[in-house]
Amino acid sequence: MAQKPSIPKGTRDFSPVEVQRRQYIMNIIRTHFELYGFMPIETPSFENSSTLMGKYGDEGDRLIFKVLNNGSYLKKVDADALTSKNESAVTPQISERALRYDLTVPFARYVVQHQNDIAFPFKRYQMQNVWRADRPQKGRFREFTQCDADVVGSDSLLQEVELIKLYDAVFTDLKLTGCTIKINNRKILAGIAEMIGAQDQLIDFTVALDKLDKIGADKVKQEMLDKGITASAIELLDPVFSLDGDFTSKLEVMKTLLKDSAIGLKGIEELTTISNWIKKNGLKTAVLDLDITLARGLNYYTGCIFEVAAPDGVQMGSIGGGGRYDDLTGIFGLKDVSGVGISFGLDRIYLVIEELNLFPDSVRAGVDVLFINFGEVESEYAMDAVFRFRESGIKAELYPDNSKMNKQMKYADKNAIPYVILAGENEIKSGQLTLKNMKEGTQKEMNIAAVQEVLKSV
RNA sequence: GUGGUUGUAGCUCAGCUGGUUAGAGCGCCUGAUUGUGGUUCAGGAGGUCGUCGGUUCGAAACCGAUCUUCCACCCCA
Repeated sequence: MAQKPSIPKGTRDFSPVEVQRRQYIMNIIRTHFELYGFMPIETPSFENSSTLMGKYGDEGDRLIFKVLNNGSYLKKVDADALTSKNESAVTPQISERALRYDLTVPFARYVVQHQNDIAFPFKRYQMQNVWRADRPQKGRFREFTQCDADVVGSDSLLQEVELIKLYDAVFTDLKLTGCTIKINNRKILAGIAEMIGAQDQLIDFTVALDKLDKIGADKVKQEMLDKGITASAIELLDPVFSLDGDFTSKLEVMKTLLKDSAIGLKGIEELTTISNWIKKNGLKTAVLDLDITLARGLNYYTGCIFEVAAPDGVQMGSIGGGGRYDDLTGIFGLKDVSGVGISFGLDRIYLVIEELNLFPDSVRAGVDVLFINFGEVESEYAMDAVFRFRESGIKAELYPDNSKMNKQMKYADKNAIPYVILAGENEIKSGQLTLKNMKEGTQKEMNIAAVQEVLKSV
């Protein structure tokens, strides 16, 4: 080992059990996506920079991985920009492509490009990797997987209702009970900003408000003051800071507060409609909660916004998020197409399930049964059974070499193979198999049909 | 991007204010055990101390740079 190999910061290898568990989660998500009528698409790992840049705010632009041009990429660069180390001028000249930052913007690009082939409303799901040049932390990686479901071409609030039900269905199926689906509406935020005369500072205002449960009301007020929002305006916000109670009563308070804001009332109305639908249909294990401080940074959202918090007691950022964007395709030239979607953060969901020990035992790599190799003649006898087992869907293999029994048994043990079959001289004579249960340590000689019965239920 | 933190055997970590040949547990390999793993016992292999440079008679230890880990900001799944 001359030099230890390594992988880039914020990336990971996935070993067999981890891949198996990731697939377990993805299969559940995919099943529900399809139950709800979403159809799969895939888009390229990298896009033209112009497609991605400017869609996620300044912060987002900084976190986009740029792909260096091929060939003599320095030839065309403006010499002055280069010598003065002006990165923002040089970057577009040496990089015309960038790695996907999320799945929503590429999807908007896809919709515009394929608009003539799409029957609207179009429901698509997509489970692919995205990349962010962020500094890694717990649950934060530079390469991670998002599982998105979006609908474009429908203004109906029924879509929001469906997406909330979809979150609930998936988390229930994953045994991840007690997740909180936080909901808010950008129109309400806009209404509040309007009410306090800070419409022009909507972003600053929401970013500060978003930190309420983290840094407290006093610090939030201070941050708003620093951003130039007046003290008298901030005073009007007191009912927001002290908002409490259930969904409906919170809505009532906000309704009174926003009585003079048309856009604010529109937001209230939307949330009321959604809340009534959810009340009617119920949620299995998740809780829907109105969180007026929920802002979400992605600035293309215009209506409802969602964020999913892991069950209480688990330290983890949001495990899902989404919202409605009335005009995302507009920047690519397709007007008046509203979209709404949600995202599942596979990697964070994995970490939460792992922490809570909720992966079923049945999720494991490797075969159900291993045949011990006793030699050439015995191998022929064993392989006959191996092929028969595989035909009936039982994962089986014969240890490839006639190694010591000790080594073969250890192999089964290490790989958590639940059953081992001994088929040697004795068994060939009787035409039977000896089936050993590795967990119990018990074994029994029986015929092949009986063995098959036992193994089918593994 | 800002501030802090971490790196010693495959893994988890000891290693004193700088001083011979760098340790432990677990894992791994071999044997006790040629039809029985997870227990036990005996033996064994495995380390340019993240990397590069500096200070010193002497560096795993001190200094600098760099990479990496984790954490807090920022932002987010």
